[in-house]
Amino acid sequence: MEEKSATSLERMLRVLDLFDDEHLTRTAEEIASLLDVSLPTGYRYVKTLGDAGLLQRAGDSRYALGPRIVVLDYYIRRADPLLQVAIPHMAELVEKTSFDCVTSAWFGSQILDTHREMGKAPATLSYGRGRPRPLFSGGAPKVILASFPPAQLRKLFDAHPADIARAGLPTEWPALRKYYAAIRRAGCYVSRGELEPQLAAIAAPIPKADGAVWGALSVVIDMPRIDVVDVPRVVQLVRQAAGRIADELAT
Amino acid sequence: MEEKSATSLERMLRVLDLFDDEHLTRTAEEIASLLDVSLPTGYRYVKTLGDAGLLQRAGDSRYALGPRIVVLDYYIRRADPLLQVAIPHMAELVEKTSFDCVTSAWFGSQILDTHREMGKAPATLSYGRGRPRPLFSGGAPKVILASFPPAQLRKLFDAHPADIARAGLPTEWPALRKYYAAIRRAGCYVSRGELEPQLAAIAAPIPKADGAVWGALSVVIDMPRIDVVDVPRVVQLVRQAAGRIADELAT
DNA sequence: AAGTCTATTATCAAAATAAGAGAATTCGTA
DNA sequence: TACGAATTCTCTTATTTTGATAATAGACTT
Repeated sequence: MEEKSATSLERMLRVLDLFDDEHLTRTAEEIASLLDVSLPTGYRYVKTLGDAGLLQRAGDSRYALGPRIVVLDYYIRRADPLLQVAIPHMAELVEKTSFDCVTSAWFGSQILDTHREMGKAPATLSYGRGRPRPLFSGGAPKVILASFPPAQLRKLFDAHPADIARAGLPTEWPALRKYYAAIRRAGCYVSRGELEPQLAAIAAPIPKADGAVWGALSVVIDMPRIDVVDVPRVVQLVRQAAGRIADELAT
Repeated sequence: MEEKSATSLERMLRVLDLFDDEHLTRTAEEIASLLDVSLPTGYRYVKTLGDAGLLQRAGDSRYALGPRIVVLDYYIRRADPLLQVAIPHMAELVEKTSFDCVTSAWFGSQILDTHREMGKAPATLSYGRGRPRPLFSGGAPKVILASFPPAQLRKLFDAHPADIARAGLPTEWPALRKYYAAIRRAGCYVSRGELEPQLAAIAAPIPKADGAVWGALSVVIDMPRIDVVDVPRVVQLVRQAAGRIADELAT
């Protein structure tokens, strides 16, 4: 049941796992001890990753994620066809609704927000591109998973039983399948307080020709305000925008 | 004069260097051949980096930069104190001037834009966070380098003679030093068509208490329009915003 | 449905080198 | 100037990585 002995390449890359919201910087000593390698090896990793720009010194004797990551993300954005066409439409949608607008997409085994076009509210860095998101709650993940062929959905069902239960979804496969099928048929999903109690979201898929999706387009609404919002109208706007993005991507 | 034999750790990380604007995806074969390793090793690298999320499959038999990078950049943004406080001020500056507003900062050995707050013009992904920038031309790099202590500037002078000459800067050390000293004294820099012929920029430093800077704040103006802009007035606005950001960072 | 071609992974022995222990050095600073 | 902490160096051994080759797995043809 032990993690099997990793290659040194894997072990070195695991250094990157040690950084997150709560651990913006780390010392070489921490790294060595957390990876269970000797101190000189910890320094070797830090140096190698630093030379590659993936890490940088951050005062004291601490190390932080490095500038290379910022540049690489720039290339990823430029390579992303969805972003290329979606952003103007998102700006338009923000204009019309005044709500924040978000694109999300599926990456291998997770869903990430890829862009957030802000409405009037003051920008907060707690949201935005790259924010990790749960797979089973919230509007965007639901319309994305709803687009999966049954086999792919089944894999997720088998792999994440606990998360599915925690999200309050059906724990039996046939029921879960029906649940997502309904979302697919509806062509949109309205979530109220799922991800965070004070937020609602209206999400629609951005479909590809072959039945798969590019991702999801959603608007985020403060819970208090949703009672005074014409939800069907906003649903329509989101679906229209998603449709226009899809059309443009198809050409 | 050859690059000396690298460790395998370094060699593997060099895979990431193979991706840029012109090379959004690569095949395992390309990677192996460019790094001068055997094909199985190429696949090994791709697999290891893929497992770490740094690479992902991109159809066919091609590989692209992976989602992990997006998430890591999210953590970097959250860890960046300059961004935390600057963004609202940037939005305000955009409001007042209608021009795009950019923050840039120094990272180890390069200058990167860290945020771009867009004015009315349609968003283009050719600009924005993470865009690599030349060290010696443009407003932001100049006010940042102008803040360096002589010793640090001297190092750059010695390391990049060709770039300095190409940028049309003084090729003698005393003259170069004076050039930057003047910018430092002025407290801002107006560049016209330096980086791209059709763009001008007005940049001001965001100073720290100790004489160093957090980075630069600049607005970007279309060359045609700069003739009808009240430049001293915009300079004042940029400097004021930079000052407010600095004050807030100091608390 | 069998067959061909390409992409990818497995096998395995030889060669390369990563890692640990401890010493040496540099660095920040008292 | 000196002290302590941080970081790099030295060197040897054991471990790994690597390349050559073979084996598999798909995708596509006919």
